[in-house]
Amino acid sequence: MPKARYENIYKDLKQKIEANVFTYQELLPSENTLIQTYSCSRNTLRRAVSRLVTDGYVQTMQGKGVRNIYQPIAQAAFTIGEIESFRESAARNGHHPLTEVLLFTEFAVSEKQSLYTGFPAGTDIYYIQRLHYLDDMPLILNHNYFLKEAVPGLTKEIAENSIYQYLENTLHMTIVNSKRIMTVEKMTEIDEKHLMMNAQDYNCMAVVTSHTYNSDGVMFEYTQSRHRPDYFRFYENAVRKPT
Amino acid sequence: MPKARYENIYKDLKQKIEANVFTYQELLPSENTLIQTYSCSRNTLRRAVSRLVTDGYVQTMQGKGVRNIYQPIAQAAFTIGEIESFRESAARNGHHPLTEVLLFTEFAVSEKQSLYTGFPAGTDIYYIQRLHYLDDMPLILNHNYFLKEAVPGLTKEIAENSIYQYLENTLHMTIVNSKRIMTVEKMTEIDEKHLMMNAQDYNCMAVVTSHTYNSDGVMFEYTQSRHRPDYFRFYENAVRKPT
DNA sequence: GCCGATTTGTCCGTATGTATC
DNA sequence: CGATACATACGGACAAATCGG
Repeated sequence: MPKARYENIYKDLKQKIEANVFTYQELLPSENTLIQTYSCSRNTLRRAVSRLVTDGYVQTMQGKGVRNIYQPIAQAAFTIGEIESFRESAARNGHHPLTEVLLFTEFAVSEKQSLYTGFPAGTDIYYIQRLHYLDDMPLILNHNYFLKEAVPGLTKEIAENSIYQYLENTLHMTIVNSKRIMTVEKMTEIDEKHLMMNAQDYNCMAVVTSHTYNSDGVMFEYTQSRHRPDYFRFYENAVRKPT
Repeated sequence: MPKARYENIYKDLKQKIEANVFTYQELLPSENTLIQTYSCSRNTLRRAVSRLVTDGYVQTMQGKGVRNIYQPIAQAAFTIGEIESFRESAARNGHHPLTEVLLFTEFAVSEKQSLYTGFPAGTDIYYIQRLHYLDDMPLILNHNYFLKEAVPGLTKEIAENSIYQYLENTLHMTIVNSKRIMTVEKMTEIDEKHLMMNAQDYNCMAVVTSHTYNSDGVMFEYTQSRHRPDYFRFYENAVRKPT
């Protein structure tokens, strides 16, 4: 539940746009009108609108107004730019999620592992392999490395449900940001086995590796997500910034 | 040249962070200090800092301060979240770009094409196939569809250089935002031929399809970029937003 | 082409809330 | 508890772009 006023205004406008209260390409009411509607200050309203811009819902044009450019097609995918757990994105798209824990271990990071995980060699971590199903189809094979110190008490049972829910609700950790790199990699035998694909077909995977930070500034998670290529679909809205 | 003060402050701080004026995990000077440094208002400074947050350069923590979390490794790739031409990103990463125009035609959009391009059937467009080389290696095969009405006077010569430069500098068009979807697709014979890869190796491509809008709100470009998988690398910083 | 009204963009100063130490 | 630091919000001022008369 967001307490900030601009969050509520943002959500209200967003919901109105999604509900086609404004038609595609139509101008929204002017700032002054909306200020009266929500009886808030100009700054607060502008802040809400700027979120809609980064979401790709509207375009602002100086001297003209704010245009609705929302088209529902594109939104129905993994949305990047925000951090969302597997369960959250499944729920958002109306799918049935299931998570199978293939491996749950803990060990100390080796020299070699420290290079790609970013954890210093010797630090204790949980290493978890999980297979994510969507509507009973295995789609994503996840390799999670969690800093043990920052994520105490993690169990296989928690991993079967939502680790993020545990972090946020039980440990009261605040996840702040995540740096991700998307690549395409060769499929391994492990991928093949779990995702039930044969190499005659696709021989690659969409791979998303991420380093995630909490509000204490510690990088507590390194994850490699290996996605079945034919179901992989990432959406983003990019904004041209001044040079 | 950005005229806005917050742009300059943002750039100055960004440059300082990149130059390691602040060490990793170190706190930046407080807002009040920075306000005095730049002799600006609180709002202006906060706006600059918030750009650094979305760039993944810093983390803000209420009650504590602003922490530097910049690590240069990740930044040296295609950066998503912003719109950048091929030449711009090549220059940013210190590479030598070259563009070969394989095909330059114009025609009216068919019913079938209108489904994926988003242009209404019957509209006149330029269809261009271009091969982008980086340091003499063919990496990206681009299929561009430009709305003829919005991009008059496009020639093969312009396409060999920078179309975006033509749009912005000659036509004075303002590119605003771009909705993109990233997928992994099977490699075609055309891909194979131009990117000089054999199917025994990778049989997939990283594909980025984009719909790009200008400041008049018209979707003037549909592009499918087919990237050689072993050189494809997209970077992003995602921020956890309140639910 | 000019002028004034409208609309968004930038900036400032101030007040209050909330988290950290 | 008080001091410090970031978060939210308000109101006002001027600039820049657009549009209609």
